[in-house]
Amino acid sequence: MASSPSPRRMGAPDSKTRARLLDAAEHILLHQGHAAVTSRRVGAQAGLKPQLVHYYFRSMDELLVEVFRRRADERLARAERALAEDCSLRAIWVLNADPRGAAFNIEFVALAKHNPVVRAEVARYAERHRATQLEAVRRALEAAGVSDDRLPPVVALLLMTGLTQVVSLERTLGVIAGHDETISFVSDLIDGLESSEAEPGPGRVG
Amino acid sequence: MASSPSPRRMGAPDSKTRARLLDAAEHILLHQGHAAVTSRRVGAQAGLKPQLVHYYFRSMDELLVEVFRRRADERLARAERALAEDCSLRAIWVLNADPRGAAFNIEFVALAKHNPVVRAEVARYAERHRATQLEAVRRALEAAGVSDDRLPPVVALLLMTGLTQVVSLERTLGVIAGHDETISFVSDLIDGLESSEAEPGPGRVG
DNA sequence: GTCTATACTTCGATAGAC
DNA sequence: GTCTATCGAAGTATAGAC
Repeated sequence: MASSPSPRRMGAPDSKTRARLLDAAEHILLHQGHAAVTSRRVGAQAGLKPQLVHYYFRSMDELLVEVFRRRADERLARAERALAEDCSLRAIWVLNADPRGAAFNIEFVALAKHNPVVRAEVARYAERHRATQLEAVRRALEAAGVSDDRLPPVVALLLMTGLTQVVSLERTLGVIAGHDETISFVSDLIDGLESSEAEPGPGRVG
Repeated sequence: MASSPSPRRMGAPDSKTRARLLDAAEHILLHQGHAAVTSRRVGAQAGLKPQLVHYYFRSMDELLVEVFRRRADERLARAERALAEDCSLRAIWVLNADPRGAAFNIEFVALAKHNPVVRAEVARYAERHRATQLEAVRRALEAAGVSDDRLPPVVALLLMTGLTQVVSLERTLGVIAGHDETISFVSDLIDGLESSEAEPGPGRVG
């Protein structure tokens, strides 16, 4: 069964060419913005004919969603792996401070605002990422002996996320005033919390 | 002297029509994103012929920069006025938590990443806005008796800015988990700092 | 799986009449 | 100050040969 709902032919999802097109689209997205991701430019970047874009993707929207999904899944998996073996505040902080993906996020959030398909995908990813990190923060604060009254996990996480995002965002504009001072202050704060408390921290601190 | 460096005619900067075009461009920017700001659509939105866009603006880039500048100057002036008469932490917090302009910022930051002219303008505005707020935070913390060692003004400001930005940003995606709790926590923290004026209370940040 | 060829739309921008 | 007319480039997408 499963008669074709789409009248057009489509390339296999595991195709080598398809991956090249995704790479090319991602490259253009990061270097020229999402508005520059056109079939012609993607084709040129990949060294292929632009028509192949339409052979592997139903539309440009679908191409963009696939670009997002591929990298987002990868990053989510990496975060889950990292936090599974070390869910200290420092590990979470390092994960958030990782600048890779900041440019990526800006493009896709801007795109998501006006594109329902992309928005659904970005929201889904954001929620899973948040849940993963929140559980790690909760355990890290518990281990450090910080009660929920003093600092609820979700507050700590949103402050961390907000800070690292605004810093990344301003860096792309060339605005860096106060960044280093703030980053080291928070970093020291985290070290202070985790070095002084009950749990025998196996990892290095300081 | 001053022979025309541009071969083309240009409309007056104080023209009523020019203002209508700026309004139309801003409307499209907010509702459909910066990629949708084309001369044809702006003309249609304003109820005018698209060619008028080129009569009043040298290029679409110039139109976008003018859209930004107009609103940014307005917001900057409002912030300076508000903080001149009340530079309490609460006033700064309210100013940051104002959701108006969040969508505006996302579009222009995304645009600035790949457009040098827009980037220069956005960076200039961001730096002035930062300086204005930083001075207010410095005085507010001093008045509240919080020493620079405990909480440097720039750290407080970046944390506040980051938090409000990430909350606004996630709201546009429909992700709101933990927002209310975090907002009230920080809000209470601010109230606590400013009600116990100049007495180093037990409320330690972090 | 990749190609040529093409239909159709929209884009920024300009020239010149009124 | 606004109009008609128009150019060339670039956009998405499809059909059909190889």
